[in-house]
Amino acid sequence: MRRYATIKDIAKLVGVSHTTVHRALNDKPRISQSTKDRIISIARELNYQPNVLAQSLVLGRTKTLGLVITTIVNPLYPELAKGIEDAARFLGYNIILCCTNFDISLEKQYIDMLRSRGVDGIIFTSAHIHDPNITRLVKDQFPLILVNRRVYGDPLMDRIDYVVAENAKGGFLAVEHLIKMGHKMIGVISGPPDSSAAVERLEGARKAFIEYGLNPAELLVLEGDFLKPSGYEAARKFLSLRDAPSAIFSVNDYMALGALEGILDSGFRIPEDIALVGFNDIEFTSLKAIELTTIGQKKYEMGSIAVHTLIDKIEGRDGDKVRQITLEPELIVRRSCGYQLRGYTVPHPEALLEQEI
Amino acid sequence: MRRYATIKDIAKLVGVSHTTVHRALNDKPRISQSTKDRIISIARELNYQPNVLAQSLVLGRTKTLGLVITTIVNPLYPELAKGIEDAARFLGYNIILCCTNFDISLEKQYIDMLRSRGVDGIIFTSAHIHDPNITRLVKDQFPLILVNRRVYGDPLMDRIDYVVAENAKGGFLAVEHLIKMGHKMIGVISGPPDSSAAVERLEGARKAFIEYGLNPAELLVLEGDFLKPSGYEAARKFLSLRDAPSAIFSVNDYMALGALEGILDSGFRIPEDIALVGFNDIEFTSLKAIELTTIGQKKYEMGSIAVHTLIDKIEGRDGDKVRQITLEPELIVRRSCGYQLRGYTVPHPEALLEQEI
DNA sequence: TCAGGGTGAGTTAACGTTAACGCAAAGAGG
DNA sequence: CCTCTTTGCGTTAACGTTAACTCACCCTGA
Repeated sequence: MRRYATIKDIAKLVGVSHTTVHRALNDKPRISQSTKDRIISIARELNYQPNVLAQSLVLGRTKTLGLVITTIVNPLYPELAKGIEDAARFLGYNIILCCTNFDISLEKQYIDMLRSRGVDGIIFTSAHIHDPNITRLVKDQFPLILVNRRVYGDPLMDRIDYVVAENAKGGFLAVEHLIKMGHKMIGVISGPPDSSAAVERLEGARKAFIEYGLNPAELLVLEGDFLKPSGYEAARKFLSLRDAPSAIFSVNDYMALGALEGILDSGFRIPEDIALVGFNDIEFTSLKAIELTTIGQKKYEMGSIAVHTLIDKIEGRDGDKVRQITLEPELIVRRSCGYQLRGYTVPHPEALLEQEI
Repeated sequence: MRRYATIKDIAKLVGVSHTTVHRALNDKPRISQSTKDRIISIARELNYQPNVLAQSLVLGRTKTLGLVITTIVNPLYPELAKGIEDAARFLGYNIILCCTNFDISLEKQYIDMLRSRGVDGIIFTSAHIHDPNITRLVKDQFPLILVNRRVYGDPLMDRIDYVVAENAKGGFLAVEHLIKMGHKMIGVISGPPDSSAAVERLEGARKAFIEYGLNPAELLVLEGDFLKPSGYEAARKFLSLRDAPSAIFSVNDYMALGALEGILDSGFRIPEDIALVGFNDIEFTSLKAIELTTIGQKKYEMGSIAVHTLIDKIEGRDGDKVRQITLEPELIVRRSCGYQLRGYTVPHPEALLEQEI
């Protein structure tokens, strides 16, 4: 493989020192216009591209970010990743993709690898509520930002940047909506208890139960793992109960789509027999064939904000200011909750359906 | 940010030269066991991680691959990316994610960036049929592999590795299936004419038309861009024709889901009024609410094979052997084609639905 | 006893870039 | 005319690693 020309190659050709070439190509002072022109034209001829590795080594920065996610097959992450990738490119950064498959030891391996590769910062969408890996990084003052996740109980937790939706409110909105439509038996498909998103959404659901005078002990909860099959299993379990719920809230859409499958396989109709609400508003939930009522969050924006915030920190803007950003979730009413069966009128449906990115 | 300890730090602490540290940490000969033990224990204490940048600079390899895709929001790509990421991790490589948004000049920018970052090879899922960027790389003997795409008419085309499904056969199977169920007016939503996948699938569709004695001039074709909205638009256009087709074949599932939407919005039912067939078997097409008949290809495997093939080449196995791998597509019959309405029996439905990864 | 080889190191250069420093020549200012 | 500054370079070291080379010492065997 033919390698790129280096500044030394150019220097030899032009008959100057490599420093002079460096000055010419980087608009540094202390070089005459004529030498500069000669160098630039030769460089162009040779299709010179700076060796970013060497630059990184000497400058101590790589203009690269790590993106740590659980699994790219959950459609939430491509949508987030798009916001992240676009913003990173805009700011001149690259992304190294790391999928942990929910394995915290793999997460650690990835972190070690990213650090030894000298990435300037890491974006985590996979953080656990208690995450020793994150704690370690924060202690080392390594630039990072959490997306769609928070960390609790860590003595350093108020020093950790994050961008999240107000998950508790989202959970509240989802279950409030179901209660308002007359449901009293509601099943919640929750997520892994080490995920703040899962915990907070469930908490919001509980809060709605209490606020509307229902007994939170009667809120049925089955734990899923954020993946589709677990939604399927949970739905089937709910529907095999003697006192089966009449509505199901899944704390993410991916499981909700599994639940949808499970409900149909159990011989029930949506929404006539069972109402279903999800969370995330992933793209396919809006399909006419699906029409899943869900909680929307601004995913593209979350990704974009995360990158901008992280890079501000990396490049020393904002100083030590901690940035903990919470975005508003919104209820997106579609067919699966059965609002149309109950004479429920959607307030400003257009406004609700519209989602800027 | 506290930086990692280097071999020189360790050398100073132990009182040896940095070369000795290198020998200790890399199992090189010419070092005594006792020195080795001392060094290793100190290294562990300091949580030593080698600086991969420095290694890459001197070794001339980065153990990093570029992954160039059009847009991660097309669900085909996360499924491919999973196969790629898993295989890369297994082989000790990392992935830099690049989304070109179908922009060939952005593709070029990404390539330049990847090369100046010293990636060892690039995986393209975004190659155009005539792609000067690819030609350039091949001329430079830069390791690359195309996935789900081929390049034509390039004098170097038989030197370019690729992994694809036999797209023409897939297109043939899709349309043959529709013809067998009695459809004579078939609309095809094709893709960008600079994508080999789109061209070959359309070609396969034409071949089926001819082989079954239909007039290929009567095959209705509308060009989409592989994205959902274009599928929607195409379907609506088809259905507004005086001689509207009774079946639609979309050359990818993402557009097919748009078409599904368009068909329903036009007031038609699937499959009673319109049969629909897609291509790719992306995860959500199997949902009970969708049940899209489609052409399956082994996406995870494609990604995995691509990585193994590319790395074989990078690491000098296989020598100069060109690897052009074609996988079998398969017809996956589901509800949307209306087979159940026509008394069509699916041969070995279990075998068809099962897909190993 | 001494050549030959193995052992356990250290020294040095290299990868390609950036940057601190040095230095001669030209120009400016009194 | 002499000093002082500016201009236009070159030299050198550094980033952290790998690897080629060197070298002293000890052991072996004839």
